[in-house]
Amino acid sequence: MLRSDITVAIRDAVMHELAEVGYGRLSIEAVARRAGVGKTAIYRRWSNKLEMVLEIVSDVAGRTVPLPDTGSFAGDLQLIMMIVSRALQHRIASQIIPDLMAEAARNPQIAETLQKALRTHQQAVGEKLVGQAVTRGELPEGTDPDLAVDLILGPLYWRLAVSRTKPDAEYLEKLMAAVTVALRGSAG
Amino acid sequence: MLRSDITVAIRDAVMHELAEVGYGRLSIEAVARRAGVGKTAIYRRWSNKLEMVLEIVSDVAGRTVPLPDTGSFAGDLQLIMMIVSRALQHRIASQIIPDLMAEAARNPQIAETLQKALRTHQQAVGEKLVGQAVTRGELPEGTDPDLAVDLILGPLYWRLAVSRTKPDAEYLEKLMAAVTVALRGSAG
DNA sequence: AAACGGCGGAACGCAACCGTAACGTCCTGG
DNA sequence: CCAGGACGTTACGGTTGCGTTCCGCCGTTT
Repeated sequence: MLRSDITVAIRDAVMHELAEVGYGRLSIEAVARRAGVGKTAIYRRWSNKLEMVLEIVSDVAGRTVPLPDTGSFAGDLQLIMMIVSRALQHRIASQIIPDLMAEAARNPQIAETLQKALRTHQQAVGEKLVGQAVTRGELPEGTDPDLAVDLILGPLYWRLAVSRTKPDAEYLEKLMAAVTVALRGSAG
Repeated sequence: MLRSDITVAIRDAVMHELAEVGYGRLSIEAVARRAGVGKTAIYRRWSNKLEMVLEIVSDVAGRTVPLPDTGSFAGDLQLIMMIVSRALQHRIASQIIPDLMAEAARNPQIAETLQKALRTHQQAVGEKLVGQAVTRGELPEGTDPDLAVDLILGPLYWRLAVSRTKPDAEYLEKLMAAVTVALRGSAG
């Protein structure tokens, strides 16, 4: 019944508004203004700000990134780092993600949604990545998948989302080498 | 002339308010209420919200953490990781830091202040840490201090501020080992 | 004793926002 | 051609916050 073009416009407006002012200052009015619709159109679809944002964000985040399976650990690693650094350099994502992370620290509902949207998936990626590599003999048995994920995502996230400096190709190579060596050598 | 006990009360209130609602929803009125002072007392000290927050935060952050100098790379590393994980587990800090990080993405003034407060200092730590280790022969020459910092802070920050799971002693040991191996083996 | 100045408190005009209720419009089916 | 329903838009009262101004209080300085 609800006109889908309007729903799309609202979803779009929420993402952009979220990026510009953050969750804390997100207002329904501003969303409506930007989407070119009335506030009622929004309230007919969601009952409040939190519900609206959570539904929209988890929908976007839920479009699962495919699990890595390039045939070699180095390839998988490179692929993951490419995808993550792409994602974290995306203008909108790079503002929304840290913002919601911060918000999650004080809103359990947001925290839970983000956990579902991000952590669950990343855990799966970590386990698959490490599992495959162990099977192939590229990593020692007993390698901790969680540690692997932290070692891969941590530095990237730190650099891209916190220091906000662009990593060049050389840096990425160094990081890849470091992570590889770290995982190969620390579990034995 | 300004009563210092009142200034302290305001500073304290700002930090707590910042942790509870974030920068986006921080209101002068709430700060005054919490501090038990009149708004006038605040406006007499700072001319607006941004200036107030920046001054207070950078003051707190500016209390420089001492540079590591325990005599061995392993010791320095452990010390740094202890300090950082302590800091990031602090109730107030763990909420304020991600919040301001996110805010910095859209407010250049905040970004600049945080850069000064955090990045400059961390760079110094990284250079000292790596420099000492290289001199001692614990790390190969040409080790990238920036990469080292990213490898150390990234995973810790990711785990503590993003995934929000407490790292146990075992995890920290693994991480230390991984970082050590990574830096030792990847620059050659 | 008198002047000074920071203090809390109250109120101001202004702006933004919330959530709702009344309104007008468009589409559909009879 | 019209009735009915679902829609988006407009208008509204109420709240919150900003930054400012004025007031009376009180401790300090001169």
